[in-house]
Amino acid sequence: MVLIDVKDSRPLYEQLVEKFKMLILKGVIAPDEKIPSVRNLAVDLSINPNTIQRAYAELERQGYIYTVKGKGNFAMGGDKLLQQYKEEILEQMKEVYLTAMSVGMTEEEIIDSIRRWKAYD
Amino acid sequence: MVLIDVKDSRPLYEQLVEKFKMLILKGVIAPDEKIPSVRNLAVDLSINPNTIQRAYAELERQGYIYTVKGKGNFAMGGDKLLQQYKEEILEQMKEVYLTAMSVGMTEEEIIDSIRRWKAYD
Amino acid sequence: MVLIDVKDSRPLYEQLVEKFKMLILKGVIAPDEKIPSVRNLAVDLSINPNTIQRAYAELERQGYIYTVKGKGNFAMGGDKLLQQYKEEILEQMKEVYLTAMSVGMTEEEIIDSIRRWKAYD
Amino acid sequence: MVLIDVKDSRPLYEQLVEKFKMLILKGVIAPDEKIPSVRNLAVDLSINPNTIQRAYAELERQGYIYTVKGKGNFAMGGDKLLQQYKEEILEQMKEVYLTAMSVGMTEEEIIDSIRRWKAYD
DNA sequence: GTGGTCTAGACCACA
DNA sequence: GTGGTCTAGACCACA
Repeated sequence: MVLIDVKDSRPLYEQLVEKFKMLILKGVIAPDEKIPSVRNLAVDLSINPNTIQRAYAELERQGYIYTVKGKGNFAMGGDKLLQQYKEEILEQMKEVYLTAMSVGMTEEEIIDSIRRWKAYD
Repeated sequence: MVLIDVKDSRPLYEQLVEKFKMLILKGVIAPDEKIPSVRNLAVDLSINPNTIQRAYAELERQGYIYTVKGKGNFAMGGDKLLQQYKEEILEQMKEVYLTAMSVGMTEEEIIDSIRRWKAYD
Repeated sequence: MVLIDVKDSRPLYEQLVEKFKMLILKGVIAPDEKIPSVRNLAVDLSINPNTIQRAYAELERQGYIYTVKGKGNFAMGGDKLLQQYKEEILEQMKEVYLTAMSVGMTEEEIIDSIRRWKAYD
Repeated sequence: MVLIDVKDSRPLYEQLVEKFKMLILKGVIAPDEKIPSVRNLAVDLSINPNTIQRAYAELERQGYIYTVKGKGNFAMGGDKLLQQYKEEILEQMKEVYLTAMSVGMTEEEIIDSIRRWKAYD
């Protein structure tokens, strides 16, 4: 379910956070569904349990999972989470947009590019 | 001319690279204009010369400045540099865009946001 | 595995880059094999860790190794790397060739020399 | 007659040496022809006289010019000089060739490339 | 004066 | 333990 790319330059725990965020936002992991235990995932991915632990702590901090003592970790869900993420994304996009403006790109130049990317490439 | 933000979590040398790229792209530093010497800037910013050196080496690698041995560093210029940067920016934007798509945002939703940012910032 | 030549006038870090490139291209260091840690190699070669670090950073930039944070550096591999290097070599050769042409040497003169070098070295 | 490229990363004196070598080898400067005085060339190129002096000293050391006290500097000439240079070139080519061999390129692969470069591109 | 390389050593994030 | 960043300071080539 979760694959780690060792050649990715980002730290392992960060990749894990990213992966789980996506799985939860896309509904692959349903609200209140249990996610793998720290120990299990550590074995599965041949990764140090501390790294998993750190990723889960970060996911909890960002509101993507919650912990039930003695039971495990569970996915949050709902529109609020998705809405919050969309705002994050737009914030990121705005930052890039403002940089683009500052070096003289026009709004249309940017929108044209977006139109050209269309669905997926 | 160049200020360093201690609150910025990015490495000092990276901030320097970014700052100089912008100054050159916006024409604040004209083509073939000399940029501060490694030592001078180090004193001005109270930063170690090695850190400045690293930033300048990166700027040279990326084609923003050129070094004349024994004389100093000078800004590159021209449309090619700006064009190259615009492509970088669009690449960054595309990445955010694809993430946005993957969580179910629509093209129009994004374009509408962009239109709303307009000149306000 | 890696030896430094004090008589070589090129910077230490450059020699290191060259040595590792060769070891990786020839397969002496296998794909995904760990290369010595910055600190270890520094001690082994009696060279400052910063110098090793610089060489490794350059090797990563050129695509010869990848870094796993907290784990170490590992060799890349594959035909693409070799192909890229062959193009580099041919580019170098072309430069010498063009100089040769410009002083009046003929293509055949050069090819004859190459034929004569054959396997003898 | 001699143009300096400030964006060339090589030291100025080295570029000067290279330029004069070529002019002499190609016969643009005839044997025993006087080359510009240190002072004149320094003014013409807006370069420090010390830099010119250093280039001329190197040219003399390599046998490309000779100095007559009180008269100036004069070009050497003759086939011996050209022959010596061709050997230098072949030596350079051999070095690249051996590197190519060591990473598994074949003689034919290299000769094919050379054939393809033909005259000039 | 100007950049380039290198040593010595510290401190931090990550695993 | 492993890499990444940074300071302090030396020495060299080049102009």
